[in-house]
Amino acid sequence: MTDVPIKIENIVSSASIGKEIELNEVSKALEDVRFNKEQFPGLVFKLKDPKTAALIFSSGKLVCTGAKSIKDSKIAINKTVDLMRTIDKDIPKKFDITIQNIVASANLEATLNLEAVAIELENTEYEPEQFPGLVYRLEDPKVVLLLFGSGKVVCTGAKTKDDAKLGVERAYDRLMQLELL
Amino acid sequence: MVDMGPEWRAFDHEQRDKRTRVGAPITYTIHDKGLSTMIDWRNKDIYGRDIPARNRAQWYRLRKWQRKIRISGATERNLAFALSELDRDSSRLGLPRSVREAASVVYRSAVDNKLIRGRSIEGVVAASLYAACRRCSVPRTLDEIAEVSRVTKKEVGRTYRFLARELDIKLPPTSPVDYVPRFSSELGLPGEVQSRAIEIIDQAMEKGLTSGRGPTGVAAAALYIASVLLGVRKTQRDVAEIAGVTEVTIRNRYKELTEELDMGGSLLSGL
DNA sequence: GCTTTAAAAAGTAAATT
DNA sequence: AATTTACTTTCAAAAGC
Repeated sequence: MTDVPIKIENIVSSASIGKEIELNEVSKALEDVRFNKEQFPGLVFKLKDPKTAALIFSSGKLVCTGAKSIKDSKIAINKTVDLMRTIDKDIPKKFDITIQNIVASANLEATLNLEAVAIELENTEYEPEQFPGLVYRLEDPKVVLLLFGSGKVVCTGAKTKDDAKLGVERAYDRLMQLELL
Repeated sequence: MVDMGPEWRAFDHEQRDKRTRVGAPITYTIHDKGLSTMIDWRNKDIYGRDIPARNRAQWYRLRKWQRKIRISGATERNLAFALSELDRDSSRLGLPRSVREAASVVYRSAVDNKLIRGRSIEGVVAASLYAACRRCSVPRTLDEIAEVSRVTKKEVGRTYRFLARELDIKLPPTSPVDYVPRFSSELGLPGEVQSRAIEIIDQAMEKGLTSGRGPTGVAAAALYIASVLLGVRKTQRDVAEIAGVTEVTIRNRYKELTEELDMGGSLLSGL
C-alpha cells in the first residue's frame, strides 16, 4: 500500500453528560454564546482554545466541531462541560466522547484529468458546472473523497484517522492501477 | 435499479448488457373513462340495500379494484400535469420536440419505477429535462432549468443525481463543445468561429485545462478567442452575457488558454 | 428534507478599493 | 484589476419541525 500523508482538518465529536440542562441558564453563564430556540434547538458556544464550536442541547448531549486533532476535540468537550458545571454541580466528570467524523486533506502530487477519472472510475459524480471536485465514494473504508484537478484530495466521513488515511491511499492505488495518475 | 438502455449509458464501459428490464412497458391509456358507477363505501348496493353477507367478499374485491382505478386515475392526472409542465419548460427554453420527448421518456421511466415518492412532479420533470438536454448534446445549465421551472437549482441537481443513479443513466460530464453552437448563434458569429472555438476546446481538454472548470466559462472564452482570431471580435461583456458567466471568468479562462496553448502571438496578429 | 457547526479543496461571483 | 468575502460539494451528530 502506497503511503500518502494526510492532514486532519476538522473533527466532529459528540458526548452526553447524562442529564438535562437548562439552556437559558447556560447562555447567561457563558461567553460567546448564541441561542435561538426557534431557529435551532441547540445552543452554539465558541471556545477559544482549542478553537472549536460546540452545540449544546437541553437533553445534555453536545456536539463539538472544528478541532484539528482527536485530543483537541476531547479537550474542547471537557472544557465546555467544565464550564457547564458552574451551573450544575452534579454533572459527572466521566462520560463517553464519540468521534463522529474526521475531515482530512492530502496531495497526490500529480494532476488529474477529472473527465477521464469520471469515466473510468466507479462510484463517482463529477459536475464541474456545480463544483470543481469529483466525488468518489469508497465502500471500504466507508468514506467520501473529493478529487481535484490539482491532485489535492479531501477525505470525509471517516471515524478514525487510520480510515481517513486508508481511504486516501486506496483511492491513490485505484487511480494508479487505472493509469489515471 | 432500472435500465433505460445503452443510449443512456454511452460511457458505461462495463456491464452494459444482460440486465433484464424490470416490469412491462406501461402505456398511459385512460382505462377508467366512462366508469360512472361507484362502489359504495358502506356495505350497501346502489339502491341502498344491505349486501348479503355471503357476497361481501366479492364486494370487498370490487372496492379494492375501484381503489386501484382511483389511484391510476390520479396517476394519469399527474402524468397529464407533468407533461404540460414539461411542455411549458421546454418551450421557454426553446427546445426541439425531440428533446422534450426524450425527457418524457425519462419522466415516465421514473413514474414506472415509483421514483416520484417524496419528490415534487415539477422537480422530477425539471431533472428529466436537464438529463435529456445533456443526452441530446444541447445542454442547459441547472440555472437555466431552474429559471423556467419552479424548482430551485439545488433541487434540480439533487433530483437529477437521484434519477441518474436509480435509472442507471450515466452521462459524461457536459462538454464545453456542446455549448458552442448555441452561444455562437446567439452572438451572431459565423460557422468558422464555431469550428475554431471547438478546436481550441479540444486542445484545452487534451492538456487538462478543463478539469474542474465550468463548461460554460470554457466555451465562452474559446468563442471569445476564436472571434478575435477570425477578426469578428465580440466584447467579453457580450460573450459573458450570452454564456451566463462574468467577464472575470472569461478573462481567467482566456489567460489560461492563451498561455497554455501559446496563442499569444496569434491573438496579437488577430488584433 | 431543513435548521446549526467546522474545515479543506478550486471555481465562480459579487462587493470594495 | 486586485482584495476580500462568500457560496458551491462532501460528512456526522444533536432535537424538532
